[in-house]
Amino acid sequence: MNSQKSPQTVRNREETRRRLIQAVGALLSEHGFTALGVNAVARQAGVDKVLIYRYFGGLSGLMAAFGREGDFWPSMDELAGGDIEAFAQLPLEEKVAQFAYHFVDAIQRRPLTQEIMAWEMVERNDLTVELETIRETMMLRFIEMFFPEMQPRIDMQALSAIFGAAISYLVCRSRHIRYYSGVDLQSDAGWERLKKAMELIVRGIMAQLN
Amino acid sequence: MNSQKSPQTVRNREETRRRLIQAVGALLSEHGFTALGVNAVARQAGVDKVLIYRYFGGLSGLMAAFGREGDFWPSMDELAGGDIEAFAQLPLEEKVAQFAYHFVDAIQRRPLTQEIMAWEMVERNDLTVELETIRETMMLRFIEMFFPEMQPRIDMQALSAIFGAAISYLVCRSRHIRYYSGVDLQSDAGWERLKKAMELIVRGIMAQLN
DNA sequence: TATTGTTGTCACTCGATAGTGACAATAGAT
DNA sequence: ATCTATTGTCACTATCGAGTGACAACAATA
Repeated sequence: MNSQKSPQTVRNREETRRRLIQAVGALLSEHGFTALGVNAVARQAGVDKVLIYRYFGGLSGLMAAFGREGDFWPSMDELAGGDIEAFAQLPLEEKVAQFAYHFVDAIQRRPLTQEIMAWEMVERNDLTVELETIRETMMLRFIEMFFPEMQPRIDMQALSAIFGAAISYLVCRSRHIRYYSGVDLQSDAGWERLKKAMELIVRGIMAQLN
Repeated sequence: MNSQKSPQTVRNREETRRRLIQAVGALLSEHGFTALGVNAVARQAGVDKVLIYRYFGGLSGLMAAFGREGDFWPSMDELAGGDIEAFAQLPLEEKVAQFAYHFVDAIQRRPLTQEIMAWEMVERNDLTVELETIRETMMLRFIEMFFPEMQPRIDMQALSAIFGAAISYLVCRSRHIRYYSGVDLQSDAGWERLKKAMELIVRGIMAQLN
């Protein structure tokens, strides 16, 4: 449960800072944000808690630092499936569907992000604000880059808000419940159903473009 | 901040139970579930905390009791817009759209439900389980009742999972952030955009039925 | 080697929490 | 009026959290 504090071999400010930042990530993914506190982080890092105040000005500053270092949001590249060039060539319908799929995978692959997204539901703090900012700019840039032609006719922002919200919610919920509206969120089969439904939606929207 | 404890005028077990249950609701909607504890609830109810143990066996039991009394999920009737008969007569497309709208309104009208939904993201307890159960049966019954004819051709469960998830997420998030994917979640205009997008989706799906 | 600023440890205060045992006040019966 | 079970109050323990001040260990200088 508690990591014994292997007393610092060397005295090194940077190393200690890193250990603290890393401890935040470890605690978050192992025990969730409710377990996050000055004492717990220090214990996990094997370091005295006073150093959190000295080096980061408190837990809040430490979380901000953690936020700056993390990889808890997919890049444009990842959302495009790895090859932006190729993605740009896809037909519109395919682009939207691929985007949704990659988004599902990206979130499912990041338990830490799921945890922070759960946190976002509860309060705002330096970490959630960081995630908010990254996400917001990323989403808008993505839309602007790949779906400019649709913008006047279709409200891509609202559409991707709905998709993003649905996916975020369902992935997050899948951590604690199994069935939502009769769909098994903890099985691949369930997610296949959801993907099929998303495809259906995308096809329907595209049909209205003509 | 703290409600002074107006010392019990009458000694009455039932009355005290009610005060405690009510205090849970008050605390939840005013300060969120993080503020919920034996001490806080007792203080809010103006009653000694030992009575929570005596009458409910602990906070968990009290929350279960609270869950049983609450009106934190819309009824079939409410989701149908008040008149189930009339709703059943609507064309398919209209039914789905109306359902989504009513769902948005129903959730927005229930801050307590929003709070519990946020809680659901974080942990399972007697209260969130209660809400889960109600929701799950309600959603399935609703689909079964009003969209039986679509079932084989279109996965209504998956579709309503997506709609329900998106709406739940966006309403919950609107409590702490303003913009999501460029949409203003705290303005009527923003929600109009979202409703329009949902309409678009519904129309597109229906078009594929023919 | 002696000095000085940095890095880290320790021990403490203060406040809040969950849970419990002893006791006082009261209602409803006899 | 008296007794008794119920209802409610109070005081207490034990535990945990954030935050702070004093001090020890150390590294890099002079």
